[in-house]
Formats: sequence, structure tokens, C-alpha cells
Amino acid sequence: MSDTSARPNLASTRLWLSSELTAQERAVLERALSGVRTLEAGHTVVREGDRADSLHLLLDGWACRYKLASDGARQIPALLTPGDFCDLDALLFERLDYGITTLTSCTIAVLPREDVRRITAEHPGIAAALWWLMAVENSILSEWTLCLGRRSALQHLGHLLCELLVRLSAAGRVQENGYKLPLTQEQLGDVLGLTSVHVNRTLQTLRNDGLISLHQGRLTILDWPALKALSDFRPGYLHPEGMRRLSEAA
Amino acid sequence: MSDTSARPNLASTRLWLSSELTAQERAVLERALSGVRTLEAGHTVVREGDRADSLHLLLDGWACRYKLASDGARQIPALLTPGDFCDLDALLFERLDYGITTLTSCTIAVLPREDVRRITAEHPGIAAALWWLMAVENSILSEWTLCLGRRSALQHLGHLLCELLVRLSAAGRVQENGYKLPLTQEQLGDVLGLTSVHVNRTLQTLRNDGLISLHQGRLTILDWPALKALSDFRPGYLHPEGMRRLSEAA
DNA sequence: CGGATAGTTGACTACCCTCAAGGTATGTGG
DNA sequence: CCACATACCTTGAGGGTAGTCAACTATCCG
Repeated sequence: MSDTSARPNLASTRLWLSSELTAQERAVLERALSGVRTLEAGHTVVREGDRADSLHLLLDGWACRYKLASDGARQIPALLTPGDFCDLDALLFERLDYGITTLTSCTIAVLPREDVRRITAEHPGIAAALWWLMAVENSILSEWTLCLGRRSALQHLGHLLCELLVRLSAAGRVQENGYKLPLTQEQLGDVLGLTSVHVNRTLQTLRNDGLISLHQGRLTILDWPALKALSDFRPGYLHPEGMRRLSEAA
Repeated sequence: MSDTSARPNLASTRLWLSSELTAQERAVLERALSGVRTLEAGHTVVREGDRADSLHLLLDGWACRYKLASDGARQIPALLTPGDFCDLDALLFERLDYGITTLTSCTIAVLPREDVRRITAEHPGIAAALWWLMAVENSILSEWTLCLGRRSALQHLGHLLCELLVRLSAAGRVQENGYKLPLTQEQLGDVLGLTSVHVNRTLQTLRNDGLISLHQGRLTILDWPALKALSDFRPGYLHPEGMRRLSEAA
């Protein structure tokens, strides 16, 4: 890992967030960055139970929140892609009940918690944007409970691949109906609540049915309508409509 | 269902929320109530996809958020107990991607969305309280993904019963290590991602092992340490510490 | 070439689902 | 008061999805 004091322009990375803020608000947020860290894959950013004294904003790479059961089993309640805040609730809670780890090499901006609190108090538009992001996380988590509780492994995996296409496309990371998917099958299993063995077999079913291809970390959706239908994927829960109206109201 | 224009004192019901607000802030919220509805069990308050023009605050009874898969399977991503907001994200989204239904007869306060927006803009303490509630929901959902993905039916059911004890105790609804649990086994299954048949068998295991008793809708935890251990229940994710410090900072 | 990590495959197991029937409690109407 | 309906709970038999364990392969990299 390396720490730098460089302060990249947030607008240069495509954040979910940035399109919802005025240039002025973006500038305020940029000034709050206390630094940017570059971390290699597999690095633990925050451990469960750590004191929460800063927010982390993922600028590039993949990361995840994870939770551990006492027998060591791992569940990933959130996949983090470029533009996502890793730990919004650090604004409110003293301690986090989940860990954060990188899945690829990542660049992560660090924002001291007290600075962000001051900024949200002074800039209602920014507060609204952060609140909106938290509500979207909530909505995604609800959909994931439906996938975990009531859908088959095949549907669940397909649903995840659909969701990632939509989310990464908002981050400008989709070309030709495909994207880089740098997760191991074990990590996919930790998202889906499956073992890596079963993820492997389920991926093969999707491949054999001509719905996707996955070679060398690049996933392509070959039959979007069929995959959507199979997975019962309805993207409304991602709230792609944005929040422009909301931040005006605030 | 019946609508009344009565405006009960929020302090008279024990809300998670109320202890975190000043008397003044509570009064502001009470003035925002546009009415209180009394609904019988099994009444749908909000349907998936409905326009969100007001917030609902559950004053008494049990309700839930639910989501439907296209094959009709139902998943309950949130159980709502007295003092819970039913649909906090209605503040932000135009439409809800879940439904709300009552599980028992309920009294529900209705707060017009625009009024709440104005109030949160003028009263940062109230905004902070609502934001905090949403973060707790988020935390509960994350824990539920761990239960759904990585724990056995027995652990999951035990975990839910533990969680309800803690939450209901905060709402003043626990006596002698027990509480009224008015859910059918099918509804429990919709929370746990199980069929009612398997919920039945799992309940019997907990009973036979002397961990709980459940007669006529009253659940008693007979061996709290053992149930906690079995279920890997660690209550930190409910953030019982409250938010007093936070609302002062805001 | 050796070692590590990830992906693949096979045989077997088990947890939970499905389908079906029977039991119990409550309420309603004749 | 009894017959009946309804909703919920309980139990049994059988099956399927996903887990476990283990071996093998592929790829990358030093």
C-alpha cells in the first residue's frame, strides 16, 4: 500500500455521485479529501469492529464489505465498484460491524469523518446526495435478500451479472455488453451464499445455455433479454433515475 | 380500516426514535402527522411500485416490507415493530420497490412527504435521527444477508428470535424474557427464506432442545445464552448504543 | 522446473423442498 | 348444539438443489 497526498479531481473519475452534484459541491468534497491510498488486491481496509474515523470513497478497482460468521464463513453484503462509498454509515456509528477488503488493486480516497459531518451541515445538497446513496444501498440489500431467500443459484448468479452490468455502465465501465469481472469463483460464492464449487457449475450452465461468456476475467452477456427473464431482473431497485430533482428540493 | 384525525402524543408510544429527540423536536414531528390510521391484519398499506407521497410510522402492531418474485414467491426484507418507520426511503424515491402490509391490526401515523422534507431541512436533529434509523436498517439488512447466505435454518430462526427480543425490549414490549410473536409460520418462512413446513420442523427442534417455548403466539426464550451461542447472535449490528452523541454533533 | 492460486470434475451426502394427508382451533350458520 | 368452513399447525415420504471431500488440470510467476 502507498499513501499519497495527491488530490485527484473527482470529476475525472466517473462517480455515481458526481453527476448529482454541482461543480461547487464537487469542489467542496474534493477539498475534504485528506489523501488517496493505492492498495493492492486482498488488502483489508477496515476490520470488523474498527473505530470509524473516516469515510472511504472507492475511485478505482473493486472492493467489498464482508461479514464473518463465528465458524469462519464469509458473506459479502455489498460489492463496491468505482464511485461507491465504502462505509457511509461511518458518519453515524462509532464502530463498523463489517470489514472492507479490496478485491483488485484499488485507489481509495479518504475523507475524515468530522470534515464530512461539517460539510453536510453546511451543504444540504451534499447531505442529500449521501443520504440518497445510502437509500440506494438499502434498496440493493433488500433485493439481495430476495435473491438469497427465494431464487435459485442460477437465477441469483444471473441477477448479479445483470446488476453489475447496469451499475458498471453508470460508471462508464461497460463495452459491448460486457465488463471486466475480476472476482474469483469463491468471492462470487461469498456474494451469492454458495460454495465455489457450485458457482463453477452454475457458471457453466449459463455458458452452455449461451447466455454469457466469461474468459480471462471479462464477462459478456450474450443474450440480455433471456438472462433478464431467467433472473427475474427488474432494474428499478437500482434507482437509475438519479436524484436531480431531490437535491433541488433540499 | 378507519381514518381518524386524532394526533396521539408520540412520547406515549415508545419509539426507538423518541428517546433520541428533544421534546421540542418531538413536538415538531407530532405536528406533521396528517392523521393516524387503524388497519386490521392483512391489509396492504403500500403496493410495490406505488407513488411515494407520505411516510408511515408504525405506532402499534406488527407489519412488514415485502418483495415478490415473478413466480409469486415472497420475501420479507424487514419486519416492522412499534416505533419503526415503514418506508423511510419514500423521502427520497418517487416510487417504492417493495410493498408494506400489516401482520396484525396496526395503528399507523401518516406524515406527508413534503412536510417531512421541510422539517428535516429546518431541524438538523430530526434529519440526523432519520438518517441514523436508515443506517440501522442498512446494518440489519447486512446481517440478514449473512443469515440467509451462510447460516443454517436453525441458526437463522434462532437469530431472528434473538433479534426480536432485543428490538422489542427497546420498544418496551418484553416481559420475562418473552414477547408476543403474532406471525404465522408461513410469514416466518418469508422472513427466513424457508417454507412453512421447514419452519415448523425447525421450531420443534428449538422447543425440543429446551431453548424456547411458543404457545398461543407468545414466545419465551428459555435459555438465552444457549440460543445466542447456537445462533451466533451478536447484537452490535442493532446499534443499541443510540445516537445521542450524534445528534449533538449535528 | 517447482509452487501457488484458481478453475474443473466426480462421487457422495444432507439440508431443505414438494406434495399430501391429517389434526387442531376458531368462527359461522342452520 | 352441531355441521361445516377456514386458517393454521403437524407429520410423513420422497426428491432435488446445493454442500462436502477429494483429485486433477490450467495458468501464472519466480
